[in-house]
Amino acid sequence: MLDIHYIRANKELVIQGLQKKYFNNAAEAIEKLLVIDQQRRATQWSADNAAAQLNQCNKQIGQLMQQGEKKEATAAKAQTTVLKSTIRTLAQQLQVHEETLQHALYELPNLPNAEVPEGKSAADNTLVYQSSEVLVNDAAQWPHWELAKKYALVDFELGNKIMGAGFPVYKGRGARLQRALINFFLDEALHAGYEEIQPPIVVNEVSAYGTGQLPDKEGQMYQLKDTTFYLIPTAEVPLTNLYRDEILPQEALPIKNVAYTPCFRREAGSWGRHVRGLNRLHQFDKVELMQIRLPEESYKSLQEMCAYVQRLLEKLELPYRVVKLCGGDLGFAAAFTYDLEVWAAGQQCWLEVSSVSNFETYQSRRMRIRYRDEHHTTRLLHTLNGSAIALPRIVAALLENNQTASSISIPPILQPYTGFKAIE
RNA sequence: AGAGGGUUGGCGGAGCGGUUUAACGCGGCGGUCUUGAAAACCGUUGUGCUCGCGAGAGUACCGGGGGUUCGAAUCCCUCACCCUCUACCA
Repeated sequence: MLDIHYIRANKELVIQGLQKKYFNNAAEAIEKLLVIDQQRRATQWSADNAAAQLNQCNKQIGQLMQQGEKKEATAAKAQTTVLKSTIRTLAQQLQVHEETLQHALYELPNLPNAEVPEGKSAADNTLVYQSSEVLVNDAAQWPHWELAKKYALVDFELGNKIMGAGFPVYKGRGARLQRALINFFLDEALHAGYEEIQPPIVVNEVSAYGTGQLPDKEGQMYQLKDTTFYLIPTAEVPLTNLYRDEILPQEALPIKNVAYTPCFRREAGSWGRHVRGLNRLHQFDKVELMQIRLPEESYKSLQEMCAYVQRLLEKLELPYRVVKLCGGDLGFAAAFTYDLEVWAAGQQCWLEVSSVSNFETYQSRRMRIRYRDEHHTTRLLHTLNGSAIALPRIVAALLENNQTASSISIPPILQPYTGFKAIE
């Protein structure tokens, strides 16, 4: 959420930022917001004044009662009737204005950081790094869904039977490969200083608002019937909300948490070419990193997290590239994002396997995640997160890149985790 | 799931209709004393919003929401959560 005080003082900058993100009718939205804000403040001023008068009256009545001046007290009571009804009316108006303003603010995305490149879509993202040798593997002729079938690693039909499309069943060595990756990613994160967390994978509405999934992504989460609870689309939601309404001691910073969770996404309306096999699922596993850090240091964390995910991909010997998202491709709540993509030789395409973002104060303002500075003033912290890493596409890339005519080799670093060196 | 008891500031813990301007203690910060420190003593100490250049002023907040009352931390209703006992379960 953006700061209304900031918007008031930096109207043009805010509009420019929103336009960089290709937010529709930015200028109009901000003008409207400022009108609501003006109304809200005027109403609050009136309401506060009326309340101050009433408080004075009540104090007098109290004194009169104690002095036994019942007649005067009764007379004074009459005065309060008008004030009370005025206050009631104003308070109702104020509440409406506050809610309107709040909703308007919820609809505004975060502003992009100054370093974010201009651009409208993924095509305009900036390439930051690309592995030197993108595999030219003549044997890599099959996409992973064919390989998964051939070696009986993933059964998509069984998933259809018990749930529906997008809920694959991993079997045998496929299941073990998945579990191996989870353990590998968690162990690596532990060594990098992250605390392991097992959060709930269902969250309440407040939590979904906190990280920005609501109201923006309403309809993309699975909601439990007759409740306002949601299956998490990412561990980011419970992890970051662990610190909601906390004033964190500076010694505790930076907070570094890691969690493995299943993730659920309805992905409504996304049909077609790129959704085959493991490319896009309704349920998938992910290991997620989350950091909370001082504002002036948060971009160090972003670099650190991005470099960390790069090391993981290198350890898995996967060819990858890093792109800096342009304004138009940035997520709703993000101020800056690096995407990491691995090369899938069987499909001859790049698959996004990680997204590392700095939300600056966008989430922490919604959640009131703060610290005390040297002057004992409470200030908002910055929140960040990054996938490390989303499992299915890593599995896809491993299968496709490491295939031979008769087997799939497992990268050496994973072998202690899988217990087998190849799938034959 | 049933019965009962709870939820107060950074923490502990009073308050049960009107100097609550939330006692008291601990912790934190500042100061006095001291070569320095400790102890002691003195002062200070929450969050949001509004107004103000500022000093500051106003207002709201005692788990959430609603009600009674001139006035609610205090009384009533309701929801959430916690604890104890009983039942059940992995």
